[in-house]
Amino acid sequence: MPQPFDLPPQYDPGAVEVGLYRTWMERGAFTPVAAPGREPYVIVIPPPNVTGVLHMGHGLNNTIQDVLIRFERARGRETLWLPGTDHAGIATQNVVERLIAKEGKTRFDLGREAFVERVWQFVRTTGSTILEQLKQIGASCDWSRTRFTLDPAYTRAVREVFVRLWEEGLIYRGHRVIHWCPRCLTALSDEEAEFHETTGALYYIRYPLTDGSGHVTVATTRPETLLGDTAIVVHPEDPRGAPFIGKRVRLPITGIEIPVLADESVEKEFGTGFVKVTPAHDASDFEIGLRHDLAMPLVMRENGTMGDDGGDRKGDATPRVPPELVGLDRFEARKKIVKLLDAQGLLAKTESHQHAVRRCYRCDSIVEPRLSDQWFVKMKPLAEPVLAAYHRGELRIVPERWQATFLNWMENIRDWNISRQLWWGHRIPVFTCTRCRHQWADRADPAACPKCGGPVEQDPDVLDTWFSSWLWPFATFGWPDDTPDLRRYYPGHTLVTAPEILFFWVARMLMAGYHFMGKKPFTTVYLTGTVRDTKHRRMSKSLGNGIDPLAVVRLFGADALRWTLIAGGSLGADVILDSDDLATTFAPGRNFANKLWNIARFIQAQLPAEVPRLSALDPKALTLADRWILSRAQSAIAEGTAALEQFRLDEAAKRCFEFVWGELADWYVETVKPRLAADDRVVAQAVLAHCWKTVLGLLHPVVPFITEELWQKLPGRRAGELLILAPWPTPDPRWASPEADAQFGAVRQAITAIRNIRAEYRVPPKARLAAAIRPAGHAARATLEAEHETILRLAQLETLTTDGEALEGAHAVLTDGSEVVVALAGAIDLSQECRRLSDELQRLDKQLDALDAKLANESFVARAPADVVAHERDKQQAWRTQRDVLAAKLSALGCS
RNA sequence: GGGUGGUUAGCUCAGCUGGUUAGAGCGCCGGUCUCACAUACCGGAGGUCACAGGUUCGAGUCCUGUACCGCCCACCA
Repeated sequence: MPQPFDLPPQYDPGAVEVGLYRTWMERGAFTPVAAPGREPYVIVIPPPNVTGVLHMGHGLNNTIQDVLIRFERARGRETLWLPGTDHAGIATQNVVERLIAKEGKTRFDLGREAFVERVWQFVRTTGSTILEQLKQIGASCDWSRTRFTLDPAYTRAVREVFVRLWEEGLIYRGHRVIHWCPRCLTALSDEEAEFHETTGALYYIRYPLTDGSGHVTVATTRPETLLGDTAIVVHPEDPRGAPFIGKRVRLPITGIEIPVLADESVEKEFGTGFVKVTPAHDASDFEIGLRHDLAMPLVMRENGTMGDDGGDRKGDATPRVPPELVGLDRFEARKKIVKLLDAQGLLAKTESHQHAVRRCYRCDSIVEPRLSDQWFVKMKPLAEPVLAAYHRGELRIVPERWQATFLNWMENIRDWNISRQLWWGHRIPVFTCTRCRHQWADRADPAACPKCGGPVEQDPDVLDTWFSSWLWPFATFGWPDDTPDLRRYYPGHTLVTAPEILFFWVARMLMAGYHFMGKKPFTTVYLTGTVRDTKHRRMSKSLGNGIDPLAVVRLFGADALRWTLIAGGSLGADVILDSDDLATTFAPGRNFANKLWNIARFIQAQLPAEVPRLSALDPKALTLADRWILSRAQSAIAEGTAALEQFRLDEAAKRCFEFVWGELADWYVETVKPRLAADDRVVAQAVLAHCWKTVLGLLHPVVPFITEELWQKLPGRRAGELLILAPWPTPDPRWASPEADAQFGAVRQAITAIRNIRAEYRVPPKARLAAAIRPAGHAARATLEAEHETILRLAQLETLTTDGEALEGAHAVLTDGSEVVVALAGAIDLSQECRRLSDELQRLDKQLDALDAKLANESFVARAPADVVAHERDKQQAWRTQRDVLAAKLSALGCS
């Protein structure tokens, strides 16, 4: 007897999510539990910036990780998803600098110590925000192991790594042109200075020859740097250059004399063939400067204003920046210089110019190349073991297309500038004796020089943030100590991250893993797509096109968010979301959750307190529909599991979706309703309960909240049982039944055909009709008769005969040749009926013609695999039968 | 400049090693508040799979080229 529904008809995620998450936490469901024979499965989170707030990129990336973790947890692995945050040197320092700017102060007003303390205060109060937000989307991280890259233990690891590299000779002081951010006042690595296509101007400037015989013209995008020019170069084989090589020209504005030299690096095709050389403010000019032993004067200060600022002057201390330009911002100076040049007739022309400009990845300022001294890591020795391992097949990157990009970067790896002129971060542990100039790296802060006992100074700079995050897979487990966690959870398994940090982070983690641990940090790198808006623009704060994942959680629930992200995009593909229409964008997830909720309401009402078990049933008691849905469940488990194993999360989600909605709800539940009210309802109950538990288990990784909630509401559930800890559904080959699939498929087809006729003839939904089916054979007859009741009810029939009764009405022919007639004596318009049937016949004929031609083709029959040919012949047979029956029907009706 | 991905229904996308009548969600059209669900149910329309060649018995699927869009890398100032 059906129970009254004790659930409302609409799912309210807000009412259950927080409580469920708390329950999982309290039960320690996220903490790995060792057991005999249990293999660990480890994911380390890409640590978000400690000042960060959750955006859709995090949402996507962390949902994927959570799906994988929950899947492997259910499969019995000892799963650990390790969370934490990154101190994010530049980003965090910027945030706090902006904060104190509101008080009218700069970090220099506070001083180093006070400023760092201020950042700590900020981090301590707001640093857990993003982790709390991850909880809201259901991330099942082991929060007891949360790490921060500035934790004392982690700091020890960073320092240990620096000192080891120093001892191995892999760290050196480089004197060269690096990328400098005049706003952040720090050096940047190559990766941190991002290219942006920009339309700028190409200025053609005349440099007068000192002998008065004319001038040479150079093209430049940065006229202000001419103050620091120390040569003009031209390609040695460029005929235009020959008359000038060896001569001298006068710098416009300052009148300083510089030589015209030959250098093979010049691209003859570009500009005028003559290139101005500013060795202190351009990386390639620096190389030229080295080759020709040129002076390298700095004519810009660290903050981007003009001014003599040292550099390598080769003993010539002549000021190069005229007084009227000193202190001027570089872009103001550019304008002024262009104006001056123009006034002096030295500006030949200006062209619009498309080129790539490097910008600071944190503040977007245009980066200024600048001669400077920085600490570098020699990367080649670190990259080689990774490349070797890659070629041994030890690493897997999905999607595979990223492998080429990865290899290209690794094979052409460049040394890594790791020093940053910041205050927030790991202080570089290099010490210098102010007396004897001895310099060394130290694991502890020394009180005095070990050589002469003199006073020591520590390098003022801090390390690049990535110099700490590249140790994440092992520093989080207590390295360099030999801890139980390190032994158990290193190496990890899957690393899920965005492709834009493939070089910043992933490649470097691999290098650190092999170098310091002797083995890879993870087995598979899963690179996610990018979340974009409908114009395919990356979602970003500055564009204002972002969607707040937490707003989605509030509006539609965490499961709706997760569903849309997982089912909406395939492996590594970009996910396009419409920020202007959240309701439509997240409707699939919300609707699906609601559907699950309502299926549960129904099932719950049908089940007794003691749920009958499938295994206790006599298999002979199963009906066709039972065998069919159990077969479909088996296939859903097998295919869903296989898809997850291959990281095809979307496929797994969609397959389960199809099973629960398209098969279980739309057909099985509808079929089984009368049986649930009958005396022998126990079989239907057992099948229903079995399928439902399967569904909840399969879907839990993607939509954990609602599945857990419904699982706990299932009758017969013991207190404290959690779906999150329940075993993954296992396929049972006994239930696989192609026969049941085909037979129930015929039943569905018959019902659909009748419904179709009803709709076409506008039969009122409540009208109960008579119908007759002339089955194509004995087997078909047996099947249709077995599900007689089902067809009757789902097609809204009064009577259904299968004994060849002749009815007047609308016709259909099923693919097996079975004939369906729906009695519509008065309502039938013969011409309409003829048209319907002949349209159908025409369609069939066309297909059959193509198939006939194919099978008449000797090379097809000779060359195609036998099973393909056999299959096509079967198809031909079936279509012919269907066609013949249809044609006979048409002529019987007297259609022309 | 070098790589690399995309172009399939109005929209967002599946379609894995070439072989059923190319699919889904949303949207659209028609009909239903049928006792789990109108965030639902039933029925339906809609695609010469960017274009041009080629390989093959057979191509949305493989190859070449073209066009457009995108991403990564790169010292043409």
